[in-house]
Amino acid sequence: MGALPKIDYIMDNLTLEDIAKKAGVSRSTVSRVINNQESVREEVRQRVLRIIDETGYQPHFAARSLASRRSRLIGLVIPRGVHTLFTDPYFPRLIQGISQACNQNDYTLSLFIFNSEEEEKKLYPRISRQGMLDGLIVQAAQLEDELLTQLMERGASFIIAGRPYNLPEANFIDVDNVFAARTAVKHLIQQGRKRIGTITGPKNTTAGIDRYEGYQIELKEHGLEIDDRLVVEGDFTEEGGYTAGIQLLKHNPDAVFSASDVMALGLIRAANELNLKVPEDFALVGFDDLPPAKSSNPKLTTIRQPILRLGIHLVETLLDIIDNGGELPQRIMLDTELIIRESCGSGYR
Amino acid sequence: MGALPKIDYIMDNLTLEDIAKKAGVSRSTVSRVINNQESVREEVRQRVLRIIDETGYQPHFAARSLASRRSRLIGLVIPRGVHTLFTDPYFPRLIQGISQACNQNDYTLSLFIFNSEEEEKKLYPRISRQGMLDGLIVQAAQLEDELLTQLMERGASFIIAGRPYNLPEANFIDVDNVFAARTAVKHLIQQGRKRIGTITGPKNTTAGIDRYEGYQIELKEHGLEIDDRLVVEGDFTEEGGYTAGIQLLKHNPDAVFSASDVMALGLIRAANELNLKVPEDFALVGFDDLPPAKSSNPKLTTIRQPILRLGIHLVETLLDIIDNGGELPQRIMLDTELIIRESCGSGYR
DNA sequence: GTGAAAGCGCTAACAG
DNA sequence: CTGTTAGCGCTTTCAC
Repeated sequence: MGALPKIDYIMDNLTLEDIAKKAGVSRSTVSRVINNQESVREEVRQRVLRIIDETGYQPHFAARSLASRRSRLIGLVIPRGVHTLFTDPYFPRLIQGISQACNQNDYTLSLFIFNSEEEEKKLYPRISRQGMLDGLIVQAAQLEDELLTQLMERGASFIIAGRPYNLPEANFIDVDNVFAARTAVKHLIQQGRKRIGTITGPKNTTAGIDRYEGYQIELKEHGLEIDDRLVVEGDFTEEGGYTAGIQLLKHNPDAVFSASDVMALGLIRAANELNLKVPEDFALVGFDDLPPAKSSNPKLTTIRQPILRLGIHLVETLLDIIDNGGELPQRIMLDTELIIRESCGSGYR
Repeated sequence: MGALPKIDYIMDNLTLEDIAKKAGVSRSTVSRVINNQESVREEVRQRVLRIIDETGYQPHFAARSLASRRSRLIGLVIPRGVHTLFTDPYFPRLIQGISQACNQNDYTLSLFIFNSEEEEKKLYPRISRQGMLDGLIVQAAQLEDELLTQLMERGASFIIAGRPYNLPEANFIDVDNVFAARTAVKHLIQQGRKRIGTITGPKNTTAGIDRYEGYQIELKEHGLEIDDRLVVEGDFTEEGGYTAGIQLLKHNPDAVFSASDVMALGLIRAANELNLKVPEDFALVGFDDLPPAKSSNPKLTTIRQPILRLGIHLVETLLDIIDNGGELPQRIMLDTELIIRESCGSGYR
């Protein structure tokens, strides 16, 4: 009674040869059928397929990789310095997207998390090992990531999730953080807010830099000047948002743009302690629109990043790079969307 | 100036043969050196190692797997029905533990997320493919998981994260949920609470069942009777905790045991809306002790699960099963710890 | 459209 | 202690 394919377990460890014999054809023909090559008589193809189906034959992964020089395995690399891997809901979502796209394309995903410098050293040879991975997705981490430089030099097939710093020839996909931040800040300005502060991301990440830049540009655009006391650096954690919030709220902002929803939650906690109300005392716009955005009180107005799509896009672009060798660097920016809820004080849509 | 191993890029795609030639020995000898076999003269070993180091030679992954029948690849399988993969901080932490242990043991981790029934069908052959994975870690999901039965029948090397339902012969590691829940409830009783409610996990998971069972046992033990209106099923999400909380708080509990911290956060949000104070109006104990436990107001008293250790333990036990074929089933229970903070009203330790 | 044969790069007996 | 020799199971020319 299986929804899962039920197969004849007596016949296990089958090889191409076995299938060929059963079907009365040669190994090559079976191989052609498996690899969907045209040049096989339809009748033969059907016969072979039937036998494969009946026996539950699966080509041997290692043998196939060795002969074809393709593993259909890609790696997701999380460099050290990505400390929020275990607290930021961004990553599970990204992994989900990547995983889905891998499944779709018959690729398998391997995970390489560099928990320490030691592990990075140990793992680097592994990710660049012959015959193991067809390509890599590397999460952008801190500025001047040596890992990325090495991969470039090596001529590896890889793509970066997030804009890398100072690496014009590398492939990457990112959301347009500058534009997104501008949208957030513009919305606050449109609500009539004047003293707009920000909790930034870490200044040694491009996400932190770019969102801060968007904030600055938009304020200038509207002739508002930047009060440095209203700019506090966070680290993309709730705790960091709280700490930054305590700091920031001393200086009476009437609005805050938080570079992530999770930090916005920390800010709200800080506000509660200080008996400040959102959005009455200050309006708030976050960034991400992941589940936490809706479990705050008030619910967050925020910038929605298409993270799932980012994951899918990463895989598909990577596969393209693997297959067609990336001539010109792919530098792709995805759009974001302002989601209006309660925290900005402009009414629930 | 790289911290990463700098190697001679001119010499790429080296084979054993090349190294053998350079070292003036045979392929076998080089192979022996690589595989750390004793029977090589020390001088020769050094010479070979030097050349490997100079050239940056890496054995070809697929070739090695094919010949040795070992891939040093293990899979982490998240069955469908694990909907909280992207909201429950439990999973990132588990993955971190597993990943660390893999690195430690020179294994690589692959991720198989069954996002849908369709994907499960598609991926099942892949995880049971010849020559691909040496073993599997499967997250326990809903009761009567067909996937697990299939893997058992197949004689696959695998271990389950969490107690499976009704599968006496399977290997698994779990925390002792019954005992942990008893500890939580006992603590509430000791604070003098009498109307103790619970937000349970899903009743179709063993984690949900076992924690609920512990709750029941402990109440009975103390001669407190169970009021069904004070038992509400949650789904391990914040939103679910909120909904359950609204429901539960109608019936005036003076304490609540929440089967997860994230649900406890939802409960607190519900309480805030109803103008109830924790721990004044009701005391609260959660479960997990992951970052969210500290970012609530009040901070959560909770049961600490050793999730990182669980991950490491899973890998090490699996590797043992792979190497020594698991004769007798491994059924391992890990200890938990009560962490007292603010939400139970017994003072901050 | 199909088969024979030659590898892919490695491990693992088996000799010596 | 070391080299020779067979494969591991598949893909891929190259003939036919």
